[in-house]
Amino acid sequence: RRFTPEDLQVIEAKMTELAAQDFPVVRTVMPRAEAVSFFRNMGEAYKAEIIESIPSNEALSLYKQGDFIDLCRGPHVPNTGKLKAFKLTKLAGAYWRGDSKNEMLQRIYGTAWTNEKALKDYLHRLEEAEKRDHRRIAKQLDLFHTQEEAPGMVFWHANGWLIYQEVENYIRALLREHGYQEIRTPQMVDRSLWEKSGHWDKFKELMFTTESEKHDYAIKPMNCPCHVQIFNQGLKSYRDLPLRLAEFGSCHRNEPSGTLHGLMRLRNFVQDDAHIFCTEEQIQDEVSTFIDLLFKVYADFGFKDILIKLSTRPQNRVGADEVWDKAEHALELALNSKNLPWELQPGEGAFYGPKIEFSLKDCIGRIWQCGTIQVDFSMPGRLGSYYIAEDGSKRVPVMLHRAILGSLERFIGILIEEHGGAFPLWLAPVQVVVMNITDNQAEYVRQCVETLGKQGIRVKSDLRNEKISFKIREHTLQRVPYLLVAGDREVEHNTVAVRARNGEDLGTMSLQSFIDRSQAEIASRGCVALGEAK
RNA sequence: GCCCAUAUAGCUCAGUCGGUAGAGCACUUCCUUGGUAAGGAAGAGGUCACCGGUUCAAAUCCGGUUAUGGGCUCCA
Repeated sequence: RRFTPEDLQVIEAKMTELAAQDFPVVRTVMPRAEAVSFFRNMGEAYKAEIIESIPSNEALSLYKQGDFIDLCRGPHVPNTGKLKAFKLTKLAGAYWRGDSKNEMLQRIYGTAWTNEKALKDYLHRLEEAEKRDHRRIAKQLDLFHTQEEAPGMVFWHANGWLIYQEVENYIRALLREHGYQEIRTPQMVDRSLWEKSGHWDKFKELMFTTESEKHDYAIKPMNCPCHVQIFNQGLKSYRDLPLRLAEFGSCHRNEPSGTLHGLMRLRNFVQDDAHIFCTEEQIQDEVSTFIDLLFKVYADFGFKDILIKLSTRPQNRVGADEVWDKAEHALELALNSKNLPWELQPGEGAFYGPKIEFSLKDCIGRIWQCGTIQVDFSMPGRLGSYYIAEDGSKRVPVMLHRAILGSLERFIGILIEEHGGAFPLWLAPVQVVVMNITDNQAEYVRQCVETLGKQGIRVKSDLRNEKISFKIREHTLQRVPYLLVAGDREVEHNTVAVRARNGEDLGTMSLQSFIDRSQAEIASRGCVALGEAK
């Protein structure tokens, strides 16, 4: 049957009643055949199906409470009275046995704690965590919006775009330092290229297409085939390898409507994508260097909790097994040599090769894949890439697909939640607001703003005829890292009074001292603004 | 795409039994020039997501669409 939210309340009331009665829950064992017919007679076809799928050497365990009997592996609370503090939280659909081809059942989610206070604390923590939701903060801080006319695509506002550009420029500079060449490729290419790469066959349903003068085009869902085209221009030598081509590549994927999720899952997103063309011998080094680079970046953004997963060959794949063996081994070796903890995901690799995924958590603990490095022994061959080896023979290069942030949008979404909108100084859209106490200091404030702006600091003035406490409240709520106040005293001594975002009074100082310490903080990419260190 | 829910002012939300729309904040104007998280007054602001149906009458009831939220599946 279908449950409604009203049913949840009824169920919860019944559970509360049972909990109060301290009803015993008893484990019983039943022979398989008997259990199957028992559940079938109850009309519980799914339960019967589960029993039939349990290996026959396993004991079949049931739990009984009054005249209610159910299949349960256990262990189980000995009596209903143990459930002192619980709450049913939500109702959601779930496919039978996790397969979308099957019927959808309803799943009731709940949470149980040892006492009321623990439950209340948990719900409170959840509420607090939800205040960090990037969609909520985006509204408060005027970062971006989405609207019905462009589902899964982002309208970046000035504040949000400043953060975006800081992130992009940071990565751009870093890649340059690490031997990458930045390139730019078309937004759409002829369908035939996607057919050659194998993507059309596997993903045509999820690609946006268009047509012009008898040509079918697909808007690029990824950058790799385009990068291969650049590699293919001109004859390459083994001396050119490893060749690292990077692009902030805007991709469109027609994701199913139900999968869209704020900045985390979009139809249009930008990857900090790069492809490394190299020899088999160079894989190990490249993967190893990449992992180091990724950890540096994540640390600079303030992330410590990074989940690593190694995904190996899926059922549907291209390439010989020996090649997969080699690639999987290379990735595993790179991780183990750094003593990083990782989890194996058998069968979860891409169709062209195994991969390592680096994931981060959002404000309520949901896990999102961000960085990745994938070995590809297939695409360069399919798209006709080769280089001249030392012995003069033609060889097909290995291609490594890699992204540090993954999608810039997703990464920024998690960044917003990680910092709760209180960005470190180098990322804050507005870094400093200078404000006057009375009209007397307006000109002085203008001069300060001009000086700060010339030093490359993102600064605004607040000359409104409002009380200083009102202005401070507003800009604090906007998470501006530093507020500078100028009253008659400051004008007289040619100083500013500096207040940090957390309310700490950093005292009065000359504007130049403030500029010096701010620039030092920006350069260090400190993740905790001055005055916020515990 | 599938399941459940939601959609009212720029934002956060009320809106009873179906009888033509309400608050706080923000905004505009005026007063206030006040030293570190909300000074006061007035004003303006809505095709109640969209399309259709029932009804004398729909924000409200019914159907559909779209988007969003929470899950499931998917994720090159």
